Amino acid sequence: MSDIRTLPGFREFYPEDRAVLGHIMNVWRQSCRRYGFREWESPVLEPLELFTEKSGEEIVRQLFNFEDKGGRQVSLRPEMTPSLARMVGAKANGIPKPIRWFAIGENFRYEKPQKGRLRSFYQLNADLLGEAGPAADAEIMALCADCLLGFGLTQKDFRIRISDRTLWFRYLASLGIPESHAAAVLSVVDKLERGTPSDLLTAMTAALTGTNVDAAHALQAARTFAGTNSLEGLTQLAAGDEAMQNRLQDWKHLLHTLHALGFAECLTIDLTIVRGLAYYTGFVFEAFETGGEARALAGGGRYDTLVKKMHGPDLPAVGFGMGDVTVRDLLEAKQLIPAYADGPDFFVMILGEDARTAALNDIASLRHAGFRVEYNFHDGKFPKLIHAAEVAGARYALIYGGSEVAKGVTKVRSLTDRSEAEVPRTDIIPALRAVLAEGMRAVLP
RNA sequence: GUGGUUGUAGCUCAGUUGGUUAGAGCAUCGGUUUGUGGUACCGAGGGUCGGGGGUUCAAGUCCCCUCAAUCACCCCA
Repeated sequence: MSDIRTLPGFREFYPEDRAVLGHIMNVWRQSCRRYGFREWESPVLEPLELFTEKSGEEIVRQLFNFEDKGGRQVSLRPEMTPSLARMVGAKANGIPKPIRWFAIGENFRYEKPQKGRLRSFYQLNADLLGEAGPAADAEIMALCADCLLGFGLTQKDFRIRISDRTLWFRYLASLGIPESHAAAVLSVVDKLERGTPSDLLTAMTAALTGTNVDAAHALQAARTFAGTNSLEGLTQLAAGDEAMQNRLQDWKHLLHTLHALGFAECLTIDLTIVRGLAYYTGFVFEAFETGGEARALAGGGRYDTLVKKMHGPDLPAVGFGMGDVTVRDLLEAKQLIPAYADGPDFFVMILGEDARTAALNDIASLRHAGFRVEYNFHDGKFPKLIHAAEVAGARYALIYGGSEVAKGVTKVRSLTDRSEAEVPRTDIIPALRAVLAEGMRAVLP
C-alpha cells in the first residue's frame, strides 16, 4: 500500500462507488431532460477573478487557488454559476428564451471536511434564464423536486421550503427599514433559530445603526413574519401595504402552478430561509430531508442581477444546485441505491486451446454486435471456468470445447438456473440477442 | 478556524497491570488425478500497529507533537 493518500476531503470511487455516483448523475440527467433542459459544461480551472468578482475577496480563503506557470491567478471552480453567467452572457442575444440549461460537474471548496461537506463534490446545477415571472420559479422548484423523486423518494421524504427575499425587503420597508440596511437585517433573520435573545438583539441593533428603527420592535416583527407559514397569514400581514400585496400575487401564481404540477405535498412556506447568498433577489428555496437527519439536499433561488453583474446582458434567472454527497447519504439511509450489477452479458469458457481460435472469432462478432463479453485468458478446467464466469458477474456462459466446435455450435448455459442449450455458431448473434431479451426459453427446445 | 472522540492486514476486529518473531474471521491468489458450480480441505501473499519524537532493559500498549477520519461549533456560493 502506498503511503501517499488522497487529499483530505477528496474521494476515490471504486467501481461499486462509481456506479452509485453514475446512478445519481443518471437520475439528475433524466429529470432535467424531461423538463427540456440541455446539458452544458465549462472549465474546471478558471481565472481567480471570475469568482472574486461575484463573491468578493473573502471568498479566496475557501478556494483552491494558486498561480499557474504563466503567472496567472487561477482557481478550481467552487461553483458553476459564474461560468454559466459568462457563457450565457456571451451569446445571450442568439439563444432562444427562455434558456433551460443544466450541468453536472465536480466542484472544489477549500474548507474543513465534515459529514455531507467535502472539498470535492459533484453538483447538479439547473438554471432557467430569460423569464422573470413566477412561472419560471415554479418550473425550477418542480424540477428540483423531480430530481429527488427520480431516486424513488416520495414527497413525504423531503420538503421544499420556499421563502422570498423580495417579500422580505418589502416587509422590512414597511417597518421603515431602508433597503441599504435590509441585507444586514436578513443576516440576523438567518440566525433567529440559533441565536440567544440577547445576541440577536445586539446583532439587530448593529444592523440598524444609522436608522431610527427600534431594534427590539424590528426583531419581534421579523420573528412574527418568519413564523408565518401560510398565504393567508401573509395576506393579513400585508394588509394595507400595496407593495406586499402585489408580491403576494406572484406567490399565488407560484403555488398554484406547483399544485397543478402535482407538488403540493412537499412544499412549505418557510420565511426563515434567507440563504446567505447575497445575490439572490426573489424567491429562494431549499430542499430538506424530513427525517431526523434534516439534511439540506438542494438550494436555489432567483438571481436577476447576477448575469448583468458578470458583464452580461440584463437577464433574469432562477436556478438551483444539488450535491451528490448528501443525496447519497440519504439514499443509503433509505436503501434506495440499486444493487450493483456490472458483469458482462456472456462469459465465454474456452475449454482447451484447440477451441480458442473459434471462440475468439465469435467473441469479436459478439462484441461488435454490442454484447458485453469476457473470456478466460488461460486454459482451465470446467469447474474453475464456471466459477470464473460467476465471479465475473456474467448472466450466461458460452461453452467452447472440442465437441462444440466440432459440431459448429456453442453451448449457452444460464448461470442462474443451470439450464443449457446448443446454438449454431452461424446463428449466434440473433439467438443470443433473444436470450438476453427473453431468457433461456428463447433457445431451449 | 475552535473543541471532543477515534486510528492494528483490503474489510470487521482481538491483542492481559508495558514482556519473545503482532493474531483471527471474511476477502484475494494458488492448489486438492483435465467437461458441469459459490461448499469442504491444504497453502500463500498481504502490517515500518496512521506518522514523528519521548519515557523504559523492553512500547501496538504510557506521555507529547503531528496527520487523517468523525461529531459539535464558525462558515456554507
